[in-house]
Amino acid sequence: MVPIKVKNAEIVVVSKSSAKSRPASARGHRPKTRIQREKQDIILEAALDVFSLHGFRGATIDQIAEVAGMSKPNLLYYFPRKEEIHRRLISELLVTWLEPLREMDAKGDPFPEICSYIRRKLEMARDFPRESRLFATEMLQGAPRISEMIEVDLKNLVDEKARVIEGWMDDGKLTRVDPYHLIFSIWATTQHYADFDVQVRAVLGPKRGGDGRFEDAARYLEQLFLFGLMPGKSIG
Amino acid sequence: MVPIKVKNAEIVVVSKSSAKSRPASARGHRPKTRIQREKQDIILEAALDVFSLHGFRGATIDQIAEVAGMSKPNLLYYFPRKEEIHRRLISELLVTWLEPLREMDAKGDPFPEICSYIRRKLEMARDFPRESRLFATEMLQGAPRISEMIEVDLKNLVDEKARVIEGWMDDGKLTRVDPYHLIFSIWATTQHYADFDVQVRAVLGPKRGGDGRFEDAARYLEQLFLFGLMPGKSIG
DNA sequence: AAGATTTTTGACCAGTTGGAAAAATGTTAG
DNA sequence: CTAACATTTTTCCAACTGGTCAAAAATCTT
Repeated sequence: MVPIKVKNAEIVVVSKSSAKSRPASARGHRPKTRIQREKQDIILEAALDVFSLHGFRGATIDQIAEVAGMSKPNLLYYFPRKEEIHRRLISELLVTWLEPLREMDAKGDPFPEICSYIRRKLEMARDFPRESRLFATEMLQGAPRISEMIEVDLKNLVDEKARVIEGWMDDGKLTRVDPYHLIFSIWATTQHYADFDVQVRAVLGPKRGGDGRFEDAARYLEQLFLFGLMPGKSIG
Repeated sequence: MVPIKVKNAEIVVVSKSSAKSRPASARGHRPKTRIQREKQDIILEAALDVFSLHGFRGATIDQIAEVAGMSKPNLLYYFPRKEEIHRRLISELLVTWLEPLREMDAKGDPFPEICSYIRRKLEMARDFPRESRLFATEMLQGAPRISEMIEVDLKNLVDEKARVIEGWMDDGKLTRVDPYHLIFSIWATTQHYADFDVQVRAVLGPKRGGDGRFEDAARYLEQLFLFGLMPGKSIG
């Protein structure tokens, strides 16, 4: 334990080593090694569990670390701060979450396109409920961490697809309705089965609340939107 | 500081005074005086702000107290614990929240009944968005504090109204669809405008995202459900 | 095997959290 | 006025929070 020299040496070493030893992600780059990517995936998985259940504020690093099976400092070695984990989760989510809408094709016919959009969204609600809930909690809290993304990326995509829908209506293939609210209603009805899952299961009861509920929902929603949007109806 | 006797005396006094000085609500009864009811209402108002924004875990007593304009211990004088505030909010909420559904009348015709149900739900989404979000956060978190209520009260009400809807369908007044999923879709589409308000406004943009969005939504939803559920259609 | 690097851990910290105790301050009935 | 009660504030605490740090352990390189 030499007095000054050691101190200086330590400081130099520390600053050097801490900059080098922290994984690339912590410095804003993509992870390089296989193990780093694996660990980060484990953390993101655990974080998805916790964030989707408690929201950003209600989730704690300790909880995430426990679910991920590692110590808190170890977790913080891969993600320097809580917000970083959340940001990664959200931004990756938005891409895949909007994929079904992105696939809606102007060249197709409206009803097959809309029906398969509904189906895909319902499948996502069934297979990735945590992602849906994460998105929902973020929205409920006013989307403070993704306001830019929804005001730009999301809006542009919806604007584009609204024009596609309007094109179908111009061709007389679809009842003329507000395309934005049409998209909203598809989002709402499909995501409902992920976000309000507890309620849905409780109301349907043990017999009907099983795995079949998604098929029932798909049948109902397709019928609703099919009849509801079919052109050339008059109120009888 | 007498050893044992004082201890006993203290315990007696404490238990007596704390039981008497704490307002009735804290002991599970209704508040008696006007001032108590007023203060509790102020607290509940503030708590609604905070809980609906951050969920149960993310909300802090300090925040609620600050919004309510009083000190934390003072707040805790009226509600002995955080959970108590939340419980009160939720249970009061559920009653008013289900009122529109309760009003759906078997003796009426289906389309006026369903349309006015949609309108009422939309009005609630517009006028009481915090309540809607509080309900949503609770659901998203698995409804741990109201599981009993939704499994009994809510389920019974929905079962009853599902039978009403089935009655309409038996009379040929309504396309035959799953009544439960019909109710879900009305819940989802209407509450969407409260819970995902940020998203809705961002996507609609400044021009269309103003106050008119609820009227647009009402028009669209009425049309969707009207055409979607009108009997005697065939796929053309 | 030695050295360099990456990963993991335990101790720690300052600020926040839900909540308890008690003292101080009203308020009101006799 | 004053005793009994209702309300509010001050003080305090133990547990938890996000996050740091140095050292230990594991891994990789040569």
